Amino acid sequence: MTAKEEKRVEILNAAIKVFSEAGIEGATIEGIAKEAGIGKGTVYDYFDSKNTLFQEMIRYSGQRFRDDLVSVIEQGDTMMEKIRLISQFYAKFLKEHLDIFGSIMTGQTLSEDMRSRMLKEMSTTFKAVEDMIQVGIQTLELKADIDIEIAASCILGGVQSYAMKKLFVDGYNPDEIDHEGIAKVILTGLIE
Amino acid sequence: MTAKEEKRVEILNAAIKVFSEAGIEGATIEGIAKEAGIGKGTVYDYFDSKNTLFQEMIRYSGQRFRDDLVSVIEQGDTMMEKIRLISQFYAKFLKEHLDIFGSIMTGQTLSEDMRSRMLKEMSTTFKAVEDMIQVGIQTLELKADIDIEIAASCILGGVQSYAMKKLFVDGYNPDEIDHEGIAKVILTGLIE
Amino acid sequence: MTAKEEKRVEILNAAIKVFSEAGIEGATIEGIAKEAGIGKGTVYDYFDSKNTLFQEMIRYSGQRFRDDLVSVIEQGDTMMEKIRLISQFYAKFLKEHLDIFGSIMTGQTLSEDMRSRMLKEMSTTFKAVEDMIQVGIQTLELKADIDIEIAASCILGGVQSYAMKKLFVDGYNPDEIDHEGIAKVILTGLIE
Amino acid sequence: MTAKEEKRVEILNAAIKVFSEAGIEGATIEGIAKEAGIGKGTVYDYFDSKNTLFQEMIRYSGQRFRDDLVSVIEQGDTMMEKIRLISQFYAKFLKEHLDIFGSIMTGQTLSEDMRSRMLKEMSTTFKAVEDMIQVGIQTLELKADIDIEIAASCILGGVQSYAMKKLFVDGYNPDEIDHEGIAKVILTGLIE
DNA sequence: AATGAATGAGAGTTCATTCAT
DNA sequence: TATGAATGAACTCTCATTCAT
Repeated sequence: MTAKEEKRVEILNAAIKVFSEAGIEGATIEGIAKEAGIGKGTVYDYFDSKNTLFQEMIRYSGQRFRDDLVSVIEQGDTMMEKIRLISQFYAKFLKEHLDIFGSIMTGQTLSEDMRSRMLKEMSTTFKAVEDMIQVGIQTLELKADIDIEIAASCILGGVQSYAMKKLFVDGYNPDEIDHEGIAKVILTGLIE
Repeated sequence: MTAKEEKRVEILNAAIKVFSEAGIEGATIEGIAKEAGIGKGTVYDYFDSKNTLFQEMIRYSGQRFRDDLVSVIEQGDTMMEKIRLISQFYAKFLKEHLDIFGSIMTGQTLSEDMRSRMLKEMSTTFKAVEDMIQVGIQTLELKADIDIEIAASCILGGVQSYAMKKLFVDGYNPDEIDHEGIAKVILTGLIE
Repeated sequence: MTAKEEKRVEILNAAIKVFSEAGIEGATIEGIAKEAGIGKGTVYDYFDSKNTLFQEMIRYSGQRFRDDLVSVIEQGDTMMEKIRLISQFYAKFLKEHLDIFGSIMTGQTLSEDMRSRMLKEMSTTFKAVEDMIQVGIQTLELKADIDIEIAASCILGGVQSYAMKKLFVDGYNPDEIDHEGIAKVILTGLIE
Repeated sequence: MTAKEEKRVEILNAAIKVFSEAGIEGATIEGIAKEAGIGKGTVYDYFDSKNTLFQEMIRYSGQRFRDDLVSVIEQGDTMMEKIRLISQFYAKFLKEHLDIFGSIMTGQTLSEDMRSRMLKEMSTTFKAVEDMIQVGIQTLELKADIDIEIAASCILGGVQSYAMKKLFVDGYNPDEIDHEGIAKVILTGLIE
């Protein structure tokens, strides 16, 4: 990685921190620059505008999220374990990057253009879970006739929703959450 | 309802519309006032500040969402039907109020104070689904040993995640979504 | 004139003063606002942008210049007197509004759009002098076969050039200039 | 000319081009450096500041203008021809360097200091035409009792004003202008 | 000698908020 | 009570200038 690329990444990491803490509108270029330990104008040598920086930050952040998610999925042997690990991963990520995550998931943004970029980001994450499910069907771990999109929604939506409830409403820490429990219910359903 | 309360509600409805369309930062007091057909200064006779208005709007909006959700749940006879109706309701609401919903769900906001208010709002919605589950357990429709919070997360998270995928990534309309399919998977799980 | 129009004119007059003293780029909105005795934001209630304000100021200024020029021309009985009065008027105006005048005359500006607006302004001033010449031809004061545009150029160019030389290079006051002399030469030419 | 002087001139020529095209405020040091094919910092090895560069450019430009004007005047045999050539030269120069010319003629600038420098520049150009007139008087081509300054003003002001009208208001090309016509009127005047 | 990455003062602009009417 | 003209703090962004390489 060149020096220029390194500084770019430094700014992106500063942007993740500041956008996460202050929200989209609360974040200022000056604040991001200070966090990165550079001057205000320097940010503009690397990114055209605040909007551009936000977009690139979302892309970068989404990519890291997705890559980590894929690694996490690979670490599990059974579906049960995989979903438990996804829950764990989500909870940890949410705790650290609530706003960014919210942005990615909901398309909460300034412009129509940015919204579509973020939804594209979101859909590639979705894809990683769909791949996992496909494998589960091939190994006969999962029902053969299941709709893959619906299954992915249940997994991602379930773990996310549970993690948010425990973390932000009940004030739990990520490791106090019953990841095994949510995984089990997703797999076995609510009825006998 | 007094004349004063009526105008208050008019402003809140205008705020829902403008915040939904323009986002939190894009919305202006002037725009909300115009939408409500009143002068800019009048908004300040009813709400202390933009932040206050946003908070009250979230509270009001969340209350309406919750009330409607409860009605919807009551309309279903079986669990299957109830969850299908929830999915239908979510999709319609999401389509109309993406930004507001995003705000409620993720706490995407300006200040820590507003975040906690919105999460409280969210948790009361959660409660409505938990009540539904409790009834399901008592009528033996659902597993007796199920964790109520986990079950509620699966339902809300599952339908939300699926609706968002189909609506905003695939560009479906609310009534083109397979509400029956998502309900069935949530109830029966992913494995045999 | 309504109160709103009055304030608009106050801002325009402040703009003439500040743009004249500081030049186009030296002038600041804050400076103009201070000169007009109002807040910075108020300027934007009357003009969309600095560019718009500059354009409107040029139009307003040009109009006043032209109207005054027409009055001045009417005050003279003979061509000789008319041109002498034009010279007088030019010198006085130049002394007070060098930059504005320069802007109008040369199209010195930021954008192509503004340049064309100013040239249009300039050409209407030209028209006033052409009308004067037409009358002179009809009254047989001037040569019948003279090109009107060329004649107008000689008058306006001659008095302007002479006034600038005496005022800004030699440091004369407007009333120390030989207005009679320049008028006579323009009328009788350089050769016998 | 040393290598250092050569590069200085290269920068000045780049400055003429960029200032002419972009205007005083639109021009950037970076743009001038790029035009000269050098780095931004190098400009500062040859000129102290943007203001200094602008001043030096005006001086250099004025000098070239004056030198060319003198050559042009020398090419004409009669007064008539000389003025016709001046008109031709002016029109061509105006077409190519409107902004620079505007700056020189009107003193449109940033500071009082720069204004006086430019007016001094302008006055030396004036001098070249005055010399021409003096010669005309000695050769009896021109009236003996004519005021030299006034005569120079009529020539320079007349051709400039006419050229600007035809070029920028009517959209003519330099060679479509009636240079002969303007010269004749300047020489013979408006009356019989 | 030449560079361009880095800087930060300062500009235009927006808009939540106030207050005289 | 209702208004919108007026305000100015705070923002994004530009670019002349510096200086380590």
